[in-house]
Amino acid sequence: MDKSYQPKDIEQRLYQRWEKQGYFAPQGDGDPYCIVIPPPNVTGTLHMGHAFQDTIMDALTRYHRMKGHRTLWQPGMDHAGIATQMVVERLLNNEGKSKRDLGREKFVERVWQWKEESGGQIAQQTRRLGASVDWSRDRFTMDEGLSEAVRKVFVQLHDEGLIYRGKRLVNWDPVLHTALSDLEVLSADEPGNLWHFRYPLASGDGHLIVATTRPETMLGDSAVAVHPDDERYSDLVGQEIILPIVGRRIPIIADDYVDPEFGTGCVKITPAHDFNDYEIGKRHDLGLYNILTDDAALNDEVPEAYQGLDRFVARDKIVAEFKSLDLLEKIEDYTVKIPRGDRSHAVVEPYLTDQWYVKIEPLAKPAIEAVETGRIKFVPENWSKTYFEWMYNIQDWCISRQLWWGHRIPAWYDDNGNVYVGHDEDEVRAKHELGADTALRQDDDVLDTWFSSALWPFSTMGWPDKTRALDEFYPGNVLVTGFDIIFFWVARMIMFGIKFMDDVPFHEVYIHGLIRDQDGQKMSKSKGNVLDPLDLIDGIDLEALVEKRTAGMMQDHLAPKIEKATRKHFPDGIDAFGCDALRMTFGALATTGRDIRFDLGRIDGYKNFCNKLWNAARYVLMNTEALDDGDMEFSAADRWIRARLDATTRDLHKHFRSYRLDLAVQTVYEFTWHEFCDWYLELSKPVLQSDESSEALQRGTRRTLIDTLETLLRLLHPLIPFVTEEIWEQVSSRAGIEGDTIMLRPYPEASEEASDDSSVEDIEWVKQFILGIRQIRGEMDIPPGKMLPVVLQHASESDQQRAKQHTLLLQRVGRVEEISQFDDSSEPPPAATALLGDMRLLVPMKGLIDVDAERTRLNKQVDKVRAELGKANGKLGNEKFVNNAPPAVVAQERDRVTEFEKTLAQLQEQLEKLDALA
RNA sequence: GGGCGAUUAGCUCAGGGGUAGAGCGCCACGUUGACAUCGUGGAGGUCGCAGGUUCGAAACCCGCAUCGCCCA
Repeated sequence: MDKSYQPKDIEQRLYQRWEKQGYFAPQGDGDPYCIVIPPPNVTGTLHMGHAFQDTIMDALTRYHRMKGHRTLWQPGMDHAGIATQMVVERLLNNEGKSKRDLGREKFVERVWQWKEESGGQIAQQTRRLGASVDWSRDRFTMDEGLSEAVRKVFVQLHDEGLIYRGKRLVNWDPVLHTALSDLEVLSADEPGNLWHFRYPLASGDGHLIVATTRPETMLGDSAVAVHPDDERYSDLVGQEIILPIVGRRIPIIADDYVDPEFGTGCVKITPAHDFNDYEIGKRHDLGLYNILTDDAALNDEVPEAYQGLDRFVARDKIVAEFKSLDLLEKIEDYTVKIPRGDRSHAVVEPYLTDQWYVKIEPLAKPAIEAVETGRIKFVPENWSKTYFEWMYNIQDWCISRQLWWGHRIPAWYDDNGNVYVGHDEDEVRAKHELGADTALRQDDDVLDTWFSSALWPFSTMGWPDKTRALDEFYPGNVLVTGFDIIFFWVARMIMFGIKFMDDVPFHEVYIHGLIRDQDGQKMSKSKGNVLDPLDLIDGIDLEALVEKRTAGMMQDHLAPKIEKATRKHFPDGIDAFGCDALRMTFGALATTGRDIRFDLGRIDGYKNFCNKLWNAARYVLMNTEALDDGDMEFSAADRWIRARLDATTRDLHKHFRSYRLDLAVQTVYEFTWHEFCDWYLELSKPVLQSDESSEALQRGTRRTLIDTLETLLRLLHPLIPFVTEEIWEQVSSRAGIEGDTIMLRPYPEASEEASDDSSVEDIEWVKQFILGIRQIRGEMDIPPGKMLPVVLQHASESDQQRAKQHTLLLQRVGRVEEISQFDDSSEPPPAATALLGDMRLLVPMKGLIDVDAERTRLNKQVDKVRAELGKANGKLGNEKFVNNAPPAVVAQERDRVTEFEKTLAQLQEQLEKLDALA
């Protein structure tokens, strides 16, 4: 083995072998275990969130595969209707063409072509993470099979009356020319104004003042509303207004919706351009005046001077005209919630169009119950509240999109505007007895991408056919996802899963946090703070990183700022940490929190961990070359490390079961570094390097070294697959294990047997002994290499026995030259002291130790013990504590007091001796 | 306005009714036959504030402050 760990030499080679050998496919006849990947967007590239999520899923997948489950991690991508169409349109624009120049059919061909060439970059990147997905089952939401599932679902829901078509207000994106669902619209505060307009009463007796943030919509007003209890206006209800500029007479109505405190308490009502007004319009049977075009310019319904103007140009003109008519009361600054499309960032307009909707309530009900009854559990549990909150207030889902890329809606129209829904035109004709003389034309719209994603857990497995995959792998075990798509995706999968499979799509939903930058900021291209997981794996120099972060930006003016921040945060670029270090870091970050700050210090530490493991393996391999089948004897240290390994194994299972990868990482890190490397490897050296140890004992140690390492590698493999595989290939044969890969070996199980308490206690005693000596050495500034004599005072029978039995360990690991017993009857030499239970470890000073330094050191310990003793005595002096606390707690406190007192007495006695010396 | 979360060492975070934890960083010493990507020792915290429950609260409850997210 190389002297140090070099991830880049091993990772890609191993992954290629795994994939080629088909190790990722489900195998064996264990219980099925299945995770479907949340399909990334076909236009996407791998970002930190994917890498984090994939690490979690891969760790779970590898863990269960090793446990012998028939394990499937189902991969794939979604077609990302809007995003993909935008990408391809941009390419066309660069060629000086528009999608209309091509026409629908050619355009869609072009998208497919793009998808074959550039889509799916993310799949290659996913491989770099070591993701053990079954690539042979890779799926795409636009595949024929998945499209068939979409059509079937649409037709069935329509036949059951759960999909309907209606002319309603939708969120209209005037740049992309499509409807959006509520979830695709992001509202944020932006500075704006509140304009106060005077609306003259038709009676000629003055006017009302209405306040609005959107003056241009007044052209579509059909009423002015006041609150029914608002006495200021009760006389006016039922009268009419003459709408300025337009000249339309519109009624003054009373409605509870109006907030009398807001503005003047009079609200203009524009049913065709505001969601609330729309509802009021329905209640009062008001006219709907649509004043916009698809581009959000004003249409022919408005006075000629305004026709064709963009809405914001019209706004200024309206305000100017009100002013010139002396109808402008005032203008206030006002913060307005502006809705924008999540893709185009254009201001979205409520707009009256024909769209398809899913009637959601009947589907939501069983989906709510599934979580209420525990058939689906959220982890952490608290997220179920977010789920319920949304599900109780859920609105019908607008599923039609005015795009060309996506699943075209299986609905056909005849010349009379009748609509027929069916799988295809032939079926529609047959079903409705439409002859060839009836012209039919298919709906131009496509379905929301999430409509097909909602079917993912079963459409990927061949539904609507009855397949073996469905039998085995539906429902899946767990869905791993971020909280940001609970609504988008999780809820919809649950609804459709229950509806079409008659069962939930998964039993647990593990919600992880979102990866943020070192300052807790969300990572985004425009902030220039994104990290590419592959750059963490392979490394990148500063100039390349700056170039990467500032290239191809929408807003060029941000580039200098981004460059500066990048140079500050990464003055030396980014080191190559390797995939395993990255994965270990993600594991450690997978806590129950919702925000996860990624900072480079962490990953560096885990790279060191991989190196530590690597070098521990080197040591083990160097020392197990001569393994033979002779008699074996296991030392206390051997039995101790086996007991510790067992406990670690038990903890790991617990942490995997509860999705606490952070605790799993912590547990296995602690064992590897601080028990196996720090102690066991060190304790093994005296045995292997001394002529005094028997052959049998040496064999026992070699066997324990190799067994423990081999088991440890398996424990670690789900988290850090590459380095464990690489090491295992050398370790396994020496451990006498057959098998081509660690990934198909069983995950270690904790033993049923009780642990070997006496050897554990022995080794704990040895550790305390050595730690005591080291403390003296460290605090007295004695060089680590200097051998020290140790005298034992007040050694009990068992102390003496242990000291004798483990002399070799104490001497070699503790760097102690001679251990002698001290006869209590005579005076001990001047010495520095460490305590081990009732026994004192004395390191004679003889020019080594400074009396003052030792006094300072002991006094420090005295202070600590006194403080603890004071606290403990305080408790015991409290009658209420003694009477009310559980007896065990009281007894424990008494024991502590005894211990502290003894320790204190010993320390003080030692101090007195030092005083006598001075 | 409604809902959810966070506040613990310099930094990033675990923990959880009875002894305050880790990694990184910091200080000191060190070329130990796996590892300087390392070893050894050390310093560092009245667990956001104020009440309550309790024999006992950093933890449970109520309120407040600050920060953040989601929904309207």
